[in-house]
Amino acid sequence: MWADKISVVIVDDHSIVIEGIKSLLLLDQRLNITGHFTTGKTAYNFIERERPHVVLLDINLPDINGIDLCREIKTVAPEIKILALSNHAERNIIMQILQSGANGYMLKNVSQQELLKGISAVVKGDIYFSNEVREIIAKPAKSELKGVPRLTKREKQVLVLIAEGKTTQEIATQLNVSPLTIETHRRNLHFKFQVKNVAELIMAATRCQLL
Amino acid sequence: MWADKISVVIVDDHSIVIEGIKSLLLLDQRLNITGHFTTGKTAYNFIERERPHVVLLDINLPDINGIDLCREIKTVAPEIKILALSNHAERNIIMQILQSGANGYMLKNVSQQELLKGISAVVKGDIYFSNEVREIIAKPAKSELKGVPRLTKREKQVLVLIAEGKTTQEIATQLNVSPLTIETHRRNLHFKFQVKNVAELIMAATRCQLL
DNA sequence: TTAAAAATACTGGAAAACCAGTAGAAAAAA
DNA sequence: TTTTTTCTACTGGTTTTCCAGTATTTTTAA
Repeated sequence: MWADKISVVIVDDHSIVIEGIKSLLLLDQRLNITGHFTTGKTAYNFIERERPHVVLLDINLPDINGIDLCREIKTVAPEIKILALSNHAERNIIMQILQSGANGYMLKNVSQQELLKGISAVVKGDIYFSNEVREIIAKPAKSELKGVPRLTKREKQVLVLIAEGKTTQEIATQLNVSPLTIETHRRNLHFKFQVKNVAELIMAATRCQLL
Repeated sequence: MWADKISVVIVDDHSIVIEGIKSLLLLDQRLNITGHFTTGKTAYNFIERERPHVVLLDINLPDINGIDLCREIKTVAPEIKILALSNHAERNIIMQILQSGANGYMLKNVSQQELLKGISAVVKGDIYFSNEVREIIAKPAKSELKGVPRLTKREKQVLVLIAEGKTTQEIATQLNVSPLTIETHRRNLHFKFQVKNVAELIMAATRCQLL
């Protein structure tokens, strides 16, 4: 009788949310909540050992990033279904966690029906999105269409130093390289973001949440 | 026996959160949850009629702003204790809702103990903050200390054009003034934001939500 | 190990931003 | 209406960024 129940683990840094999900899921006899955690590390240890069917995973965790945790779980146990449950309504966040192997995404304002529907769906092997999320995925914003350029480690460093108001000279000194090198990085940043000066660069980088 | 129970109303747009709070509060026999709502309007109608002792109020509501709802409740029934329960960890939001008459503020990651402690405190007439909130209030961020500079209409115009990547020349043309005038505006913007180049300017203006 | 990507550095020149101080005209507030 | 603020504009510089192209070394991935 217990054997065919769906085991569910809840990971969320808010105990209120954990309690809420628990009480919503308790009403479905087929589900069995085998654990709940407020930190990524404790959750990972448990999940790796116990291999639940489904993990309800929040993206904001105090210790590690939910997106990274998702990837790590999928690496050791790809059969575990991960249903991301988050407040983030931004397209790129949704895409990121799907890229990391999540089987579904819902915002925290889901109804009980939708939550249960989502769990059933991912258990069956489907990818599930709540209605709101479906809309977000459907209509990509102008700014997001451009895509986020892939920056190298060095370029990211230079970018944040530029954003801090440092001059090419200062950045060069701080990173122990020639100012000419920093100029090259600057030019590459401008090229990658398709902008023509610092103002636009900072705006573009902010839009892409790189700052 | 029922008469001396503390009546509590929960207002939050996430049913998960409502369930979570409910299950946490159920454990305290002195509390009686008389209603829970996901919209400001329905909550207000009920609260005005039923006059609960305590309202647990979220700031993000679909229809009206939690801060405004707080003020409205306090206008018709100042004796009702309002405990704000929110995800916002920004100092100015906390201050705003306190200004609107709230009796306490806690982040949604509170523990059960703290939640109950908060309710008891506001019922007794105290103002209550969860630990994290106390810290936020205690140490105002650098950026907030500086405050948002008061910009003139023209300066705001110039600022957004700078952010769009326009050069001094282009801005001058667009606004039909001399480039020298725009330079002056630029200098004044730098002075008002206490920055020394465009990168910092855009960052500062973004922080102040002027862009 | 080999190919590709990234980080490094250079020349030389043009454009734009930044600094400091002044000051008249227009608009808004007292 | 008078005062204050804002917008305008100038002189004469200095610093910094921006552009275009090339090239070696180091690191990373196939």
